[in-house]
Amino acid sequence: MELSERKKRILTAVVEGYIATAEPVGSKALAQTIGCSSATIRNEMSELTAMGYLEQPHTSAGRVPSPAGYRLYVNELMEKQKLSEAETAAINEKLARKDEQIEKLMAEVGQLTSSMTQYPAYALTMKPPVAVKRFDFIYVDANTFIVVALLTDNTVKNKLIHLPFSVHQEQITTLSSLFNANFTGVTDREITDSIIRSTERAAGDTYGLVAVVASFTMECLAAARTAPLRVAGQSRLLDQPEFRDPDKAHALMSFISEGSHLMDDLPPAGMGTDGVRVTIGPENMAEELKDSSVVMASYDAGDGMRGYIGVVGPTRMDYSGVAAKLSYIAAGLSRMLAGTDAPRGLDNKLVLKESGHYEQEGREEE
Amino acid sequence: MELSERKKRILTAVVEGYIATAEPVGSKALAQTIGCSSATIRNEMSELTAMGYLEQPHTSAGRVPSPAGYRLYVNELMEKQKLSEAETAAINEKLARKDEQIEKLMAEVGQLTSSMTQYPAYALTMKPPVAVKRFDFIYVDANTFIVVALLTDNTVKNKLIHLPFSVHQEQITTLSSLFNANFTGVTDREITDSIIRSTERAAGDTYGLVAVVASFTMECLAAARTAPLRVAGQSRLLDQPEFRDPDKAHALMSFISEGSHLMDDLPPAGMGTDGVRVTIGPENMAEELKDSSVVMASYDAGDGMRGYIGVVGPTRMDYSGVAAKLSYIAAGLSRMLAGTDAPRGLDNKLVLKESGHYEQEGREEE
DNA sequence: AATTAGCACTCGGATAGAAAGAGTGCTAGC
DNA sequence: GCTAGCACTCTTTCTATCCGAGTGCTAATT
Repeated sequence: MELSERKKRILTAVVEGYIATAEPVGSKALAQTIGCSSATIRNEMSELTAMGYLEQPHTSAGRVPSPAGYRLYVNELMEKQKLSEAETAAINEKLARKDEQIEKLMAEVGQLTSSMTQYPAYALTMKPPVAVKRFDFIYVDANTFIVVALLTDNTVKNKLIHLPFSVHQEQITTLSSLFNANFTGVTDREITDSIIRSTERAAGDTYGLVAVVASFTMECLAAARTAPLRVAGQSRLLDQPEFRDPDKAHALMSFISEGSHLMDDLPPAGMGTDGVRVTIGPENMAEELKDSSVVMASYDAGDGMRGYIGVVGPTRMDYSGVAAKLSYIAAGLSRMLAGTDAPRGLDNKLVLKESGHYEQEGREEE
Repeated sequence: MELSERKKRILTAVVEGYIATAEPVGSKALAQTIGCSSATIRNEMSELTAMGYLEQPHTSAGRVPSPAGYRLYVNELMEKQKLSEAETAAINEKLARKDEQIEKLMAEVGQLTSSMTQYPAYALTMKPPVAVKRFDFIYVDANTFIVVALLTDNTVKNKLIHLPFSVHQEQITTLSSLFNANFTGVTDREITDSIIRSTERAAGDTYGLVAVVASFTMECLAAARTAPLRVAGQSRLLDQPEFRDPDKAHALMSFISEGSHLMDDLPPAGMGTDGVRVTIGPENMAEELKDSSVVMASYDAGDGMRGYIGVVGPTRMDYSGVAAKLSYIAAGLSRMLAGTDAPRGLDNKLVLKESGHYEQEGREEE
């Protein structure tokens, strides 16, 4: 059922009022804003309550949005908020350094997101399965060599291997060609014991050298797949009135820093390729998040990787502002990381301001 | 001035009572424990108060230890606590996996420390300046090569370099010998512009290749020196009654997660080579820590590196238990990391239990 | 001289009751 | 269909009071 225009305005006002003050919103306060008397508002509000969009903490308090109310607000009512000059400038400046390691970059993106939104933030990158493109073995001395593996995602892993016995340069070279023949182009799941054993036979390896290098390889591949999750600004949770109760805060904070659980909720629910997804209170799978909301945005991290940034906060969250900021940061990251080389700087600033949309309108606008 | 035996017992009882209950300790409660009447205790307590070892939150509350009282307790009165079988077993099990990357190991040590002590914990490793031992350049294709640098601390760093122009295998080889000649054995501070420029001339490099690799080198060396600091279990702070006030908790938590500041306090104040250091309330330099205490232990991380683990908590902290646990974990780490190869497992368990000392009695007991 | 018992005093924390205030729902009139 | 008015509900806040734990002091006891 479609709501009347006035109901929409009232619902919007309640949501935004509650977001701003964290106090239930009464009819009197809205009378001027809406432009009719408080009694009318009361009638409308009681209908909205019956429809399930508003709730009353107790008989004589103002109204508070229900999860359904937030959902409606997010889906239809919310103003697509624009960022101020100052905000876009701050984000651009922070993102301006392309040459960081991806690890460090993620840590900084988490902090940036958290400081822009004033909520705890997380950032992670999901990588597709990778394989080794090529191996190189560097002979250091009779007891030492280095394995260097170039992965399909163009990262390089290495390991210094120290042996309790000596090897010749030639043995290393043999090993190198065997590994390049047998262990390239396969994902970690495809490395079986039988491959390892046959390689061992081919190398005439009696010392378990092959096994050591093979396990290093598998480690690399596994590590490259698992996303390192960064969490920043957890303690900002304590700024929110709903987490003045240390027990609540504690529960959510330790859930957040666990990290791994957060990820469980992420991939399944779809979101537009570059959109923003909002999960409100009970919509969250995890029990610990039933009273909280999660806003997340995804970005293209290049090389087929997809990255996610998000924030966690009370259901009474500034969805509009947060969504705008996340979207902008995500867009910036996409530009930065997906542009194969020589990124065009962060001139998507203009694009975003024109579209003024928290859902980035695809990247063909470049 | 030396305190009478009974005063010591009273002070000890007050400190331990307050640690246990977080409530001021009154004279009546101590009467049985000490074995004389409450009036006597009151007399003694008022003297201890005059001496500055105890404080009264208000006229008619029990006594609470002052920082000086804690200090005396830590220095002289504290029972050197032994760990239970279960605790040593838990620690040993966690530490049993030597083959982790040092990065991950540190993260886990932080979590272990935090979960054993129930306070937020941090872990870091201080490295001495390092240099590059040798460079290897791996030619991948006309536009790509990999630089591999073996550092003096036996870690290996690498970087994939993608060029907007093509190079020949031979150019890479030349580059390799130049770098091995000019950039090995020097710390990051010793790499000057003039060295870079002379290398550039020698290489006939017009594309800034040398500069790219040189800056990579400096990054590696700098990164190897700066200690990555890990913080774990921040939210446990909220378990402590003194941090029920979210504002206080927030202030301290964000200070802790900043991390960098924590380090400032560390190295100067000496501690026994393998000892435990306790810094109580106002003894801390940082303003944010004036109401908190820090207990830290250091360990030998091998290769001349020194590591630190520590916990942060209220001044009312279980110093004895925390010190014992930190010391045990630190000793375990020393064994594990400093033993050049084939660590002896964690059989120092026995040593520690025999000495029963929170300060590890040197390592010559091995 | 040290210890103990007794007692008056102090101060914070808990409890209960009253008052205030905000907001609702309903009814009647415009 | 909107608004004004009013009685009612329920929370929050304030205040006054009480209670008790603990102190400091004095006098008696060992």
